[in-house]
Amino acid sequence: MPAPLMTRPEILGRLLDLFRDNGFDGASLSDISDATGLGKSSLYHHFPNGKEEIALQVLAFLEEQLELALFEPMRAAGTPRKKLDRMLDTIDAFYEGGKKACLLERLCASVDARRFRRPLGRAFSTWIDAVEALGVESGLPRAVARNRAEDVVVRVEGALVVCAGTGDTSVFARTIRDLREGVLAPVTRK
Amino acid sequence: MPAPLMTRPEILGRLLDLFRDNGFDGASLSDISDATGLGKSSLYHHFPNGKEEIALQVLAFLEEQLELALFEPMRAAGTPRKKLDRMLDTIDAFYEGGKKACLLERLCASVDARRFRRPLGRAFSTWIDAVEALGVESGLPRAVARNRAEDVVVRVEGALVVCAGTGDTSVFARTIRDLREGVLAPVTRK
DNA sequence: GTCTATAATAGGATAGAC
DNA sequence: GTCTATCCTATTATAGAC
Repeated sequence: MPAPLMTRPEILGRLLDLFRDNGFDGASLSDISDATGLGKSSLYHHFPNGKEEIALQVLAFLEEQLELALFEPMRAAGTPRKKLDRMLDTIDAFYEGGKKACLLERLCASVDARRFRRPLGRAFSTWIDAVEALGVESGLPRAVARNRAEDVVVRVEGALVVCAGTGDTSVFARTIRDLREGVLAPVTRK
Repeated sequence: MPAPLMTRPEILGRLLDLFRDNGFDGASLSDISDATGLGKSSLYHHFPNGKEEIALQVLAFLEEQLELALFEPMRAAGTPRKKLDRMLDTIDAFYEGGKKACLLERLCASVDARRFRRPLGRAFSTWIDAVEALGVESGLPRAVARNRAEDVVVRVEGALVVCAGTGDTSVFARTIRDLREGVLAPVTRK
């Protein structure tokens, strides 16, 4: 019995799912225990500072995953266009077409959001910066690329909220489609 | 002492603020009691079904307020352009330039979101429909007006999330500015 | 590294007096 | 219509055995 029942990534992955389903305030230690198969004491062994530390480590885990699955590929070789497509595919899959919520948003909406502010701000900024770089790489003026990058994150997060509220994921699908066309489009006279 | 200490709109207004600061899961009955000055028993006098009913009535109150402050003016006389401007001014003020959260989003992100699904879906739909009507009134094809209307709500909600996460309200300000220019713009070849 | 047991507190909700 | 007092449960967290 002493051997770990789950690897650390497995544990954090399950907790990531739990927190984005239930939010921080809505996920109790019992839920966390159930999701991981670990008793409460085991949880305090892994996360001595309790629930807050659990959320912080899940957030750090998400940052790692985003780096690997999203940001690193965006800095690798390939046309900006292909890399944008790949990013949007990954996002679409990660949120299951709008059915799954975003951990960042859920933690922003928690009572103790201030405690998560630093990693939350960092995650949003890194994401925006990565998209901005893509725009610059594809020849857009930096200011335009910046605004469009902010727009990508804004619209993904907003679409998830609206889909959660209406129960209709078509808004998310269309948002992803629009971003595919719009983010790297050449600047035109309006 | 028997006389009501606060009018019903005052009570609901305070609770609206409380819930959008703390979310549903994050606002305890004690918080609710403090925010209204009503003891728990008084709360159960006004809202026999407890916390869930409180949130539902706050949501209904918000729907009323939105109808009065947002949707009705949009159906009244005036150019679509002026009415869009007015709507965005109202939204900007309501969210205090991105500093305040959206009750709809906070309730979407609660554990019992399913219980609020109907009013939440209705609120989002009414909002989108009102903006769509504005687009149609200004001569846009219905499909375009529909997509742009969805975009308005998506981008407002998304900007609030990103601002909450980064602590930087400039994204909200720019989003409002972009919407002012973009929502009713004539369709151009892309 | 995991467990059982338990503490201490906060949560939602109710009874009954005034 | 509001209050004080109370109930029960769930919650976070800890102690100590294995």
